[in-house]
Amino acid sequence: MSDLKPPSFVSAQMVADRAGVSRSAVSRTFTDGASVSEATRRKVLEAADALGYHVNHLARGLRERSNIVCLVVADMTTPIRARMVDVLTRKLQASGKITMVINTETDTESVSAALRQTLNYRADATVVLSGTPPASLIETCLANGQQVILINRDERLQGSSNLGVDNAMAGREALFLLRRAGCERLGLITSNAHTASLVEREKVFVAAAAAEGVQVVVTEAGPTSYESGQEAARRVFGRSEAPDGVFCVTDLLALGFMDVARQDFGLKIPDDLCVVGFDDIEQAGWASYQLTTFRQPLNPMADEVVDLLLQPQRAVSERRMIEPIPVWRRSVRPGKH
Amino acid sequence: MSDLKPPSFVSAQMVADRAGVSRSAVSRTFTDGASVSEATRRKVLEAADALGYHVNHLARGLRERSNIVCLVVADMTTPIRARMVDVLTRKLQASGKITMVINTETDTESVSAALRQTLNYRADATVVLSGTPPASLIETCLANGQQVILINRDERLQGSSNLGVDNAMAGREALFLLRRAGCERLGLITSNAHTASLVEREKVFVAAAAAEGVQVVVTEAGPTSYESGQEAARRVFGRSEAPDGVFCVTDLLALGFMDVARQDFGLKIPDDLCVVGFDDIEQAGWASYQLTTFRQPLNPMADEVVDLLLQPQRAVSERRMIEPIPVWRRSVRPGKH
DNA sequence: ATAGCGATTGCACACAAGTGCATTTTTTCG
DNA sequence: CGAAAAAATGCACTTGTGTGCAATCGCTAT
Repeated sequence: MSDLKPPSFVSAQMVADRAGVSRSAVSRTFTDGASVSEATRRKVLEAADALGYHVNHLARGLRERSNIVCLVVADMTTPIRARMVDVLTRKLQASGKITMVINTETDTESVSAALRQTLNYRADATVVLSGTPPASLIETCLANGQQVILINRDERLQGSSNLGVDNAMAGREALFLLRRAGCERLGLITSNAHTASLVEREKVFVAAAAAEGVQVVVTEAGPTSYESGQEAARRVFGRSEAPDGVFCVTDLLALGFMDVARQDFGLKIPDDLCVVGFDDIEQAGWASYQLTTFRQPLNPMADEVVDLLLQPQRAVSERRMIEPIPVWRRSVRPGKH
Repeated sequence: MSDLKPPSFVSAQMVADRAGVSRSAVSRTFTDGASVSEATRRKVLEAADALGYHVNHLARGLRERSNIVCLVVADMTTPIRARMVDVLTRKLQASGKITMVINTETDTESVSAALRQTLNYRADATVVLSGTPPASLIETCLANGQQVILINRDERLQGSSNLGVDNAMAGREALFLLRRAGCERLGLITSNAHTASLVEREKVFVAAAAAEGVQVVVTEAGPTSYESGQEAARRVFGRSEAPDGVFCVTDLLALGFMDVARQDFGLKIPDDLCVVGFDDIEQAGWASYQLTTFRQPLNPMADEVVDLLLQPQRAVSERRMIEPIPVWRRSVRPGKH
């Protein structure tokens, strides 16, 4: 009773001993397509079950691929990021991968550290959702046979697989929707994050407006969040000439903007003010908001990621672009026909 | 130029060869407190840098602890879960652990599969946020030296460390708030998930009301979500005797409930109807809702988890209870003094 | 100069798996 | 029944680490 050895994982050797076979037999039992007789197989499985044996995937990963995929992500509480992580972990799991999440800041140093962790754990691939890693580190990953997949990141990094939504299309379409609704004084709300995606949406929107001879008042608030949207609205409607149509580069910004516009400035949406967002987070569809926005097609994006993982040779660096899906709700007046 | 060998990870041996030292020297260079002269150390670091060497944590995990912690979670898109995952990954990382996320359904079979994966990857510990694993499997984990930490789960499982918020307190306090606001006809909205936490909040609320001689109409909607809250509101206000004070066992339910109550039934909150939620998700604080609710103290909970990991002997099964923090907002009338 | 001593270093093993190859065992077929 | 083919098995090596142990190196003190 007194010999309490510290509990530890049971190895294939122990199973072999108990079943009265060689360790190879145990290994073969748990390897698809290996040659084991039904008799020994049964003995092994029985012993394994009795001892609570589980194949050590770390040891397996020593020889071949580890089946580990790292997800580098910041701002995980953001609804859109949470959904991305959810969808990706789901799909990766379904294709036999396991996900390691590295929760990082967006600054380069944090992302670099994250990427190095990724190498430490011999991940088959790293999927970067936030921040932009330095090119040299990406090269190191590639040199080590690790795939790097960047989602909605700056596309100038060579060697990595790039994947993102068509921000330009959203910018153009946002303008079209607001103009069709009869908006004359346009505004654009963005954050101080200056992500490539955000910047592109902004640029294209402003350019498209300029092409129609319409000016856009650009307001830059704090980080990408509900509160920043509120702050932006207070600034925008505190000025003399208030807009009657606004494109917020993110749903979260849009929702904060809407709340302040309605509650603090008494505006009716869409009668006095039309709002367009981007992402189609769950809350955009809530009854209080009914925000017209662009859905990031997360499932197709995740499918694409899995596809890239399974066929690494496809990963030759040109950027795969996915069309966002316009979602018409009530925050924009319908066009008159 | 033509010998393009497939890229693969660089090992300590390669570094040793390049630096002209033994592999042990390389290993010691990257091990704290090991004995290496400054000269070889420099040579090794230089070679490692040139080759892009990174210690293989999987191989390291073969001998000692893996530093891997598995997070078993369902419904990751739910704001409260997203925050939990965020906080946990952050804190675990800060204490030198890496997080594997297993995204599962809540049914026992899925959770079991997840737990087995956990064993396959030799995780030091498994943290279960959703679903309830069978006791036998928990025993297997423990027998293999793996800690099991259940958060907000049913507390009857022995051997595991249990950790959760004080649901009873929330139930009592919710009743107190609604009664103080002068509510006479009480309602409780719950989902069909029947989690131990949800059930306890419900039971205590109903019991506390009974103790005051007040009846509670309990409405059970679909899964725990905004839509279920909407559905519940339609049912509740379609009936003859509508409540003037409602406790929703979850913020998401509460927000859906509020939207329908206001927009479809023209009720004013808190004048015609008081609402109390639970979780304090970000949206509960948004201007459109201003929901009075109970905050789950996620940071202290995560600290507790990390604490349990670092001092495994403390993990002796009694349930650690954390007080939720009441957050007073405008969805409940203040009491009259 | 040489013994003594502490700091380095390398060998060899352990960790837990998968697998090529040679060796048995079983099955099949003449 | 016996030979050939097929299937099953075990040995030994591989993967990349960390580390105990013994050997070596460099330095100091006698």
